[in-house]
Amino acid sequence: MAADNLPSSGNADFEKIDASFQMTVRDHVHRAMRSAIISGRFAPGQKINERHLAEQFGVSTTPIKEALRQLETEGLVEALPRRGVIIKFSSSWAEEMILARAALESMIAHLAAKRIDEKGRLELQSIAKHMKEATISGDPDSLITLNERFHDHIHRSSQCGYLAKLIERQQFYDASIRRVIHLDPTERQKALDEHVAIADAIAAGDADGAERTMRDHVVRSGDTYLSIIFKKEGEI
Amino acid sequence: MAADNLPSSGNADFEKIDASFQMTVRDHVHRAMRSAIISGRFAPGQKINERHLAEQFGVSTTPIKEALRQLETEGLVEALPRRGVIIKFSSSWAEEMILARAALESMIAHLAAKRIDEKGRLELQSIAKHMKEATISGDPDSLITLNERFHDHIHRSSQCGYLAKLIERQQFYDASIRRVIHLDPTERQKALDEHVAIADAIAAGDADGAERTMRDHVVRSGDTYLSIIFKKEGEI
DNA sequence: GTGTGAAACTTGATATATCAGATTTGAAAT
DNA sequence: ATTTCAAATCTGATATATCAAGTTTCACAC
Repeated sequence: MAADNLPSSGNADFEKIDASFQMTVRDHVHRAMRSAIISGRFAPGQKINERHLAEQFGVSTTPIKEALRQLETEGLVEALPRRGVIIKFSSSWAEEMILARAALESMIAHLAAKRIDEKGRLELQSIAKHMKEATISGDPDSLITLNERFHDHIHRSSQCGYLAKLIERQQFYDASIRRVIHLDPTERQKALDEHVAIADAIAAGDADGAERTMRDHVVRSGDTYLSIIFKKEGEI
Repeated sequence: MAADNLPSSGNADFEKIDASFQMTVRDHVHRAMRSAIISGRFAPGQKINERHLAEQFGVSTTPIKEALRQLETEGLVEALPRRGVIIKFSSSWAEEMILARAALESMIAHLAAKRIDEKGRLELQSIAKHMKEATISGDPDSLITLNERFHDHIHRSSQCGYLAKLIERQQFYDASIRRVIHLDPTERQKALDEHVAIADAIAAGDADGAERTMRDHVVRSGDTYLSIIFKKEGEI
């Protein structure tokens, strides 16, 4: 309803527009290269030629160089001064990315348990409830979406911008692989149990419990991805 | 002109690049900018102009853009497509960098305790012994060097290349600040006790103990840095 | 066959030019 | 005074050119 307050200062609080809507060439190259690297389309140690890449993408070398700088900082390629960049990704690299994500995601879960408010608690439990339903019906697309919402919600509840951003960079698989995972009923059930345990711990304000369950979840599910992508078991 | 104090705002004036210096220009710019940002010579949210920066450094915009890409991936600046980059560093960002380092460094300590060999054990204890001596004599430069060797050694013992690299990017202070810290005898003693506890846990193969003591150490010493740099206490 | 080294070639690093989206400006309209 | 809107301007994004370090080639001497 129209409040009694002074005119202006509209009270329909909109979220900021996501500026990352707009696609730049360097972003496209960055994403494409990242995806290619983590799906193993480059051999570890393989040299990358800037001019060839630019030709393949049909662009100049400028955005290529920028994308390579991003990949370098992410740790997916290594730049040897005046010699070019080489691919720096293998199963052991992926294992460490899991560990990094486990460490960071459990830290953020710890903080979320401390900082979540009543509204957030309800929302979290609601997501968990929907997860139960989707697990039973077995809809993989729903599960993928819910899984994203679940972790995003925890990130927001922790009020940690930097950590959330850092975690995003520790993903070494993309949507297509996730779908495969969620097709397995056993895996679905495990993931659900873990998600419920995490949600309960966070909602109960049990920071240590949230930390522990989140860490176990990330490591275990990460190992599942590892074994599928690299056809072998990972270990902590 | 230039502000000497740490977390103030305003512009940072850089010396022109020494052309005879060998390192690549982008690397120089990256380091200089990183150092400028984490020592507060830019205000949070401040816009960065590529051309102005290029002029200050006396170089073209190409290496500037590359350095900015690196800073962006590190999370120290944010790039708004076609609008430029803004500084993304504040005390809260620094707090989160501590948490990230605590999470990662404790994970690596955990692994080091599991993977360290006899030679590594002896070397670790040797470093700890030297630390005791340097703490007593109170030589700050020695302590800084030893501190670096200590953590480096743990990183190597963990056999984790990716994690070690990731940790390096979570430092938000540089050598000059460290010196200040090590001048305080109380701080020196605390750091020593923690280092000894970490070394003992790792040498004993106590992974959980190593993890816990490392985490406590990083958080506590990080808070000390926070309080000095931002003149206020940090909290977990 | 092995080693040397200079020329030819490759390619990353840097500089400069061009393009296009974003912001500012200012005059006209209300 | 406020709004509108298009021209002027700024500036990031991209393309192209140039430079110099690194690599390869190959004739030549041993």
